[in-house]
Amino acid sequence: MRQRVLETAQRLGYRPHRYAQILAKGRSGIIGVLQSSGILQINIQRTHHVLRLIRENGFHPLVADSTGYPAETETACQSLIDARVEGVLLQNASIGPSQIRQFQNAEIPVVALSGGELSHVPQVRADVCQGMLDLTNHLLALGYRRMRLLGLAGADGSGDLAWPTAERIKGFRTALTNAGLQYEDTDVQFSQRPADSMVPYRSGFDGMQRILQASPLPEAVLCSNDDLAIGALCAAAGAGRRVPEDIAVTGFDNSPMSEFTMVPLTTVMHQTERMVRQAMEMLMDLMRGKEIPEADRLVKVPCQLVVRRSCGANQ
Amino acid sequence: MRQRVLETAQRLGYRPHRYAQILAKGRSGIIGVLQSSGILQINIQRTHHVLRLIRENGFHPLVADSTGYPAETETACQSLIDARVEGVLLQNASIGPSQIRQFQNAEIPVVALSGGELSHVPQVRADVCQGMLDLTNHLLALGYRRMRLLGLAGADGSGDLAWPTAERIKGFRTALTNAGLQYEDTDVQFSQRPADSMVPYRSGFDGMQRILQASPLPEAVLCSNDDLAIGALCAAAGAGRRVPEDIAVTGFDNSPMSEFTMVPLTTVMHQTERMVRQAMEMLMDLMRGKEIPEADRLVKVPCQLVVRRSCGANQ
DNA sequence: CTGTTAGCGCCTTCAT
DNA sequence: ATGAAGGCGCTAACAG
Repeated sequence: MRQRVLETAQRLGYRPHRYAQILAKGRSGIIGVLQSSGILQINIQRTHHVLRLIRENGFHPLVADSTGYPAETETACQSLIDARVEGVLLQNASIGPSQIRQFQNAEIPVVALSGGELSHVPQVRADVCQGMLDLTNHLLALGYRRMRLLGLAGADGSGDLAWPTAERIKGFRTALTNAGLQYEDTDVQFSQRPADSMVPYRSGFDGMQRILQASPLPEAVLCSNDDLAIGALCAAAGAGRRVPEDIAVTGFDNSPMSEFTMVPLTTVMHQTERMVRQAMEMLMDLMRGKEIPEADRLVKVPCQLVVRRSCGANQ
Repeated sequence: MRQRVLETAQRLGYRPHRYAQILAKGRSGIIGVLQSSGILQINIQRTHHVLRLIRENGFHPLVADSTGYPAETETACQSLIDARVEGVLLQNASIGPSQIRQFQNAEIPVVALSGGELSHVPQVRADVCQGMLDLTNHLLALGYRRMRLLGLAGADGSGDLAWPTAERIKGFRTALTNAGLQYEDTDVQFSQRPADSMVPYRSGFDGMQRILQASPLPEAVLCSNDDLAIGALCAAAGAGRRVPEDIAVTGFDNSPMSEFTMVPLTTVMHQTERMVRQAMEMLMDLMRGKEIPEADRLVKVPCQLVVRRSCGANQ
């Protein structure tokens, strides 16, 4: 009997009504992904992995993306809550305290992957501080001394930095200090956040143009990400400076493009898959009601140096 | 009374249960987006516009992405059907006849935006044939004669080309013919589709390397998209050839990166927003039960030439 | 204008 | 094993 019903259902191409199931069961089987929209390759790759892993865990992904404007973030979070997601993964996105509270009230666990600083939200991020430290040490070993870090200014222009930039600065300066070098505030050049998140290169271009006006010229410019570095390379070329002969340039993220830039970029690789996997595990644990001990709420996954030509090694 | 209820609901932060609404109303208010995953900037931008427009029309977007493998495409379509979407926008994705039938059976209208050839599905695409023709004419006017088109081979290696490539070849050859030039089959160099959709540059790199072995060297290489062109620029640099002095290179798509490449790329711009808007209108019409007259089922939106330095003009 | 009721399609529980 | 019933939260149709 049961057999016959199932066969007939099969034959008629019957598919259960997911929303009726959700209504009856009280759970949606959906995991939300809140993503900051943009074109940074590393983010696209990470989201790709996130979606795959969500499916592998037997859930349906639902992505909401926000450009980072508070109103839009609010809408995106609300849409996830309305969609009855059972958990949320912040992919390089940050949310405010009010949104965090909303998720808490709805008893929806949240885990952050990369992205800015977030209190009360377990987070997995690349150890960019260590990555930048390794990179700086590498440049020091190559003999560079006068270095400049090129990073993005804070979102609101208020001067407070996004975590990722702050961590990079920390790694950079620690390496300089360890080497017995002095650093000044001016060793960091801030570039304005791109007006259009689809064109991040312009920021690197502008920032590099300003750096190139300095005299003496820095010997090496460390960019906060590969996309900035691409803009920086372009600015250097426009100013008639050769990389790395006249000035070394490095990136960060090891995005697919970084191998095919004007000069192949020396950069720092994230262990993307490992990070995503770890974040998913945390989220699944939370969804099963497990508590995450305080000590494990911030996981830092090491980065690895990728040496190519733009730093002047490997010529 | 009604007032008081609404106020209280507001105060308690009540939100209606979307799935119960869907169940009761019989319509989901969701529009599905089937997208071929990948990192091509033009696609990311287009999807961005698509999502925005879906929301502006009062619907919720749901994206399903597929790497193009038949099994995955099948799953993606099924998930859209299960999600009770009221319409589907194919964004640079193609589906087989069996999937088309599934959508028809479920009475879900489908409109394609860009992407490959699709029978029985209304489509909006950039007029890449005209774009390539304009580009080729531009190069002819600059004096180039020995030109080579670098495109991607068909997905299955069976030799049949994806529409976009075929259209580019058509425009290219038409321009040559109009100029009274002969062309041979060897004027087109096919490069293998990237194994990893996240690294499209390699294909351009490999293809260009093969082109650079020819003697005499072509005077200009027209790449099927900007990402191929980036790989091609890299290969040219690696072989010690200057662009555009030794060999001109052009792209296609006017992706954000194209302005910041080794040499700013001469390329062809799509009218993305207009295309997306038109596709959405078609879909909304279909969802309202309107028929699309045969003549309007394939909309070609003109492309515009963007001249930068890689073609040897604007030096 | 307010109040009531019968589903929407499924799952769960309980009874046979 | 199979069958029957109640309810998930909402909407639409209808009654007062």
